[in-house]
Amino acid sequence: MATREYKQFCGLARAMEMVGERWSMLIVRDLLNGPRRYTDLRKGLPAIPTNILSTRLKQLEEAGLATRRALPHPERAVVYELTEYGRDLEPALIALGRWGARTMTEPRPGEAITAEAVAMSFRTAFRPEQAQDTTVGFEARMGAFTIRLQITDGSLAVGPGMHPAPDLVIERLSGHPVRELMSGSKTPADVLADGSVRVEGDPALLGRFAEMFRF
Amino acid sequence: MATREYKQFCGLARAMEMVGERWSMLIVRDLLNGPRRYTDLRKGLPAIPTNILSTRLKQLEEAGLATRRALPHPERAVVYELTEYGRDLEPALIALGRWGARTMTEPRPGEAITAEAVAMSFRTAFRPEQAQDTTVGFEARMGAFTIRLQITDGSLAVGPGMHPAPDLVIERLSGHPVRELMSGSKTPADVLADGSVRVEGDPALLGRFAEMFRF
DNA sequence: CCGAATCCTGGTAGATACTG
DNA sequence: CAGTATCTACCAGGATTCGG
Repeated sequence: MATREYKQFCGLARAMEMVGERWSMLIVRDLLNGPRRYTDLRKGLPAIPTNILSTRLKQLEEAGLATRRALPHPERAVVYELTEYGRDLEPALIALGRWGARTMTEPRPGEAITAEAVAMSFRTAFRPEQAQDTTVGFEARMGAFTIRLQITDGSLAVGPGMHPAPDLVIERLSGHPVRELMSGSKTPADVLADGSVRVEGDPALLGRFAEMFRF
Repeated sequence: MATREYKQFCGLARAMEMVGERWSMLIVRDLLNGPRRYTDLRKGLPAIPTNILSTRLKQLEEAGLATRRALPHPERAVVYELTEYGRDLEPALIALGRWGARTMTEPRPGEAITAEAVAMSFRTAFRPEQAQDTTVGFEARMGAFTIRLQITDGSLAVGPGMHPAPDLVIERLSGHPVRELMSGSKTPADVLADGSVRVEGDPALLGRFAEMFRF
């Protein structure tokens, strides 16, 4: 395949040769949430041309970042899954995402908000030092989709979908309460008072949420 | 300029729109070492086409990552310099570089080793937790170029060029002793014994060096 | 010499249609 | 569902040229 090379002996150059092409890192981002099928990936990346998606998946497989696996019989589907090497990109993607989030106030016209992008934003906003020794589960219901957040002994697991046994359910009623909490533009008391959010569980946990997820 | 967009409300997508094009991150990497002129950048990126370099510099300027500045009179030169926003990319570049360095054993045929790439590799290999409260200066002479490393109270400053008052000078005589020290394939005693390195200063500091810089 | 702009070519991405 | 195929448009690579 001989992807274009930078002709430099440099770790950054090597990284960019492997995942520097358009869309590659976003595909890895989506796969960080677990194995995904081709059509799941298409859904999470509404603007990607299908030929580019298949090309990138082949390249990721070839580079050892992902594997392609056919599910056993009744499912009759193909799933793509990150290897450990691919998962090791997570810190770099978080660092990039955190940097990019600084100029991100409102969605631009035509921009999609995908579950995977939101999951990523929870990852980038997570403050491990605020979550020391904490174990708590959240379920964030944000209109079209729901995200599950589990913090176990201070380490975070995120994914799209419902939480099996949340300590707190955070349900968006109007506006963007979760984004406002995370950016610090509103306090937990604000969003509870103005009716933009409804919680199930101990409302005090919303304060812990705001401490642990902050840009 | 409307660089191609990913149409997703996601920090990572925003980051890739700003610095995801070919060569952009490597230019930022080189500018991390301080203001550089157009020709300095060309030297540090031997394979970059000149039109791409000027296009990228304009884009970086437009995106607010870098500034273009004409030096006052006698110099009659233009320098490019990162803004604070641009410098904030450093952690992300380090994370990417660290990931990319894992598959980097030997230079591939035709690959250049530039001073900026080596400076970057010291940044990625640096272990702040090993350098707590340490203040020490190194000068690494690696054949064609020399790198200055200053650790002050545990924080690292790197750059090409000589160190004004090094506590230890590490001079390469043969092979790749510094790379071997950092990868752990040789110990300080090894490289001192096999004659691949010569030091000026307290040889015990080579042990500290190997502790603080390790992949 | 420095700092580009220009031109041409070829490769990669985008859009959409189509298929096992 | 999971991709190919095809066509177009754009971007990168390489060489040359140009103005200060």
